Amino acid sequence: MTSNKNYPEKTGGQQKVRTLADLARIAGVSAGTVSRALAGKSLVNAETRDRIQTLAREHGFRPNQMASKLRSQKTGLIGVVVPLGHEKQQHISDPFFLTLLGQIADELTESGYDVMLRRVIPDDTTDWLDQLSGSGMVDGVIVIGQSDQFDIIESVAEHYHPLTVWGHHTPGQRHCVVGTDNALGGRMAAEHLIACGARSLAFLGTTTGIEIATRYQAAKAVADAAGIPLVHLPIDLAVATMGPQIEKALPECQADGLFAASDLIAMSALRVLHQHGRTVPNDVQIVSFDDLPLASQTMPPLTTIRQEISLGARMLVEKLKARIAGEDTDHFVNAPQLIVRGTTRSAA
Amino acid sequence: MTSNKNYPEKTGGQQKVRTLADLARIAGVSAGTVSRALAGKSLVNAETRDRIQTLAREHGFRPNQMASKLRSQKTGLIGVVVPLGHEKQQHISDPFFLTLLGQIADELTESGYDVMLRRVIPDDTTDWLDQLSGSGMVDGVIVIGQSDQFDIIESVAEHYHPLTVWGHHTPGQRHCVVGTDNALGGRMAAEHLIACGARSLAFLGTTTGIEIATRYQAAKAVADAAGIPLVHLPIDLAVATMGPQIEKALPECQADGLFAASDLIAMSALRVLHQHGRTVPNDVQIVSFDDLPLASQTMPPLTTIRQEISLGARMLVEKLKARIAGEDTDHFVNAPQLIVRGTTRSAA
DNA sequence: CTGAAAGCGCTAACAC
DNA sequence: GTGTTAGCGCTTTCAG
Repeated sequence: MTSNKNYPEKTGGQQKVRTLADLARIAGVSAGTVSRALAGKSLVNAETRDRIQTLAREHGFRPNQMASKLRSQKTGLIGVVVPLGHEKQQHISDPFFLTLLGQIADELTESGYDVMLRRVIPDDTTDWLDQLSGSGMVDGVIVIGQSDQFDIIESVAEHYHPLTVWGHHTPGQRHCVVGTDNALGGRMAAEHLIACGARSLAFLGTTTGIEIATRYQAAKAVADAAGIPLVHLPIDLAVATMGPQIEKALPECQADGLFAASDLIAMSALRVLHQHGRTVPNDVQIVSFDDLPLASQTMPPLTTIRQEISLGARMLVEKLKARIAGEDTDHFVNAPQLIVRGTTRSAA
Repeated sequence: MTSNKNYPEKTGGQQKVRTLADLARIAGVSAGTVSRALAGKSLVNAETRDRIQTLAREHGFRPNQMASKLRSQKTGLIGVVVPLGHEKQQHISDPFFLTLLGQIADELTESGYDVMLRRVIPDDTTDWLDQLSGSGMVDGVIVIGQSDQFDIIESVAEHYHPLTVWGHHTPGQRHCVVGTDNALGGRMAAEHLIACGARSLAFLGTTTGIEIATRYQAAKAVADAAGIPLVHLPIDLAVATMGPQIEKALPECQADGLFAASDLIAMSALRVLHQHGRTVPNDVQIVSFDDLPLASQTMPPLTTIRQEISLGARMLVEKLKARIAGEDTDHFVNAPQLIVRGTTRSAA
């Protein structure tokens, strides 16, 4: 791109051109014209435009975006924030969120936005969301996961409009949420397990997050109605720590139907069961949640409740753009889908 | 945070406070003083400072970061860019990169930086890196993966200093790279397989990326030296597409020692082998690469070459900060570690 | 300790 | 078409 000797400098050896004004000077025009020329706006002579663009390229000049954005009052940036309220290990590690984040980034890029990513540990602060939305740095905000910050999000949404949130929908809430119908998913999981002959259930996963709590409660209701016991095993959601917990909890558990809060938990359970000589799906059946790409690659492949991650990302971005444009948007609660693979026997 | 009736507005019902000047007016001081007060600088009367801070809180006022950053010439932002040069499906999906990204975000947050995340498809453009580094939006840039953009990164590094890159180290290169010693890793994998009794090897993974190519070549050299055949099965790295490819390629392959380019490939191979009635590690042994958290949760758990992701993230950030401070930094090539688990038999 | 003034680098009326 | 003029909202000398 640049050879060693041939730096993008005026042959005469002037100092680097850093501003519009610099370029304007050596082009013999005004700063305004350079601005217009570089922006490719029509209101400029084609010839001068080309000349200026060439000059800019030669000198490796690029307009300062900070100044541009300040002046034009459009940042072209979307804040994406992951609140780590109830996470035991406070890091962005959940593969589901990470995948969602990747897709959101893709969607935003497609729409010409840049992503300002922020991790936040809300423990000590109550204004993490205001801080971002009110910073003047972003045109809008996407929150990945409500964590235990529902009320704060709610209160910010009251006066800050360009905001969408991945998470759980509570009737009557104000903030625009997109997510999965976790109650339906929980119901489907329990029903499928029971239909496949399970007679004693266990739910694997901590229920501190509202989404997972909802899955559990729905499953519990189904089990109760069917007169089937369901025990709750509060397994940590982080891959790093779930292993030992499952090794401890599972052997003592007599359930023949497992509902895992995530594919990863199911995967780990698969391993522990095998080590204890219990076969899946013959001795124990499992239904999990998410349907991450790896769900189909386990042994046996996971029967799981699929959340449409890419659809979620698309909706999050689509609705955010609408809100930035001043429109109002409705929630989007997607019905999950039961994907039957190898960890359950066929239903009668 | 805010009750319904008690909006952060002057009781009298003045319009919203948007600027320093606004706040200054109602505080009866000058904008400069407000700026100093809010910044917590010492050169301001404690009493007025408190008064102004209280006022700011009451009115929900926050200084515009765009303006602040422009004026102070420090953005507090680090650009993190993922070039998707040779990826088949051009999305940020690789769990290794995603995990690395998460850790980098954590590290940067810890250091008080915000992350500007950018995905880039370099196919059509040659100035993607200049565009970011020269935008005036970031204080520094981290590139996650060189993809096939080695030369471009190299040329930018020549004149842009605050830049660190995750990837492969080529002797004599200019850009500051941190990564794993892939040659060593490849060697360790092949040697371990052979030491455990494998007599015919296969490498699973496409070698378009330089990191994986290096792993392959190192393994190949070891195999050649030992007089053991090694075939190359160019399996796609994306979870979504690798499954079918492995199902197709593996049954035709007679190797009793598999070197998988990633844990995910190994996991998928595990499944396919099982479906064909071949047991691991008795019939076939596997060594993979990465040691993602899930590597210990498969059945059997993976013997794998561990890359220290969090160390990598830390170095990437640490060196970047040094470079922002004007220092020069050396490369950091970390020796990977062989983690022996259940997919290989014990070495004689 | 505080106010006034001068920009950071760019864009967008408004003239010519 | 292009130059001129005013700022975007903030920080930071420089006086006092």
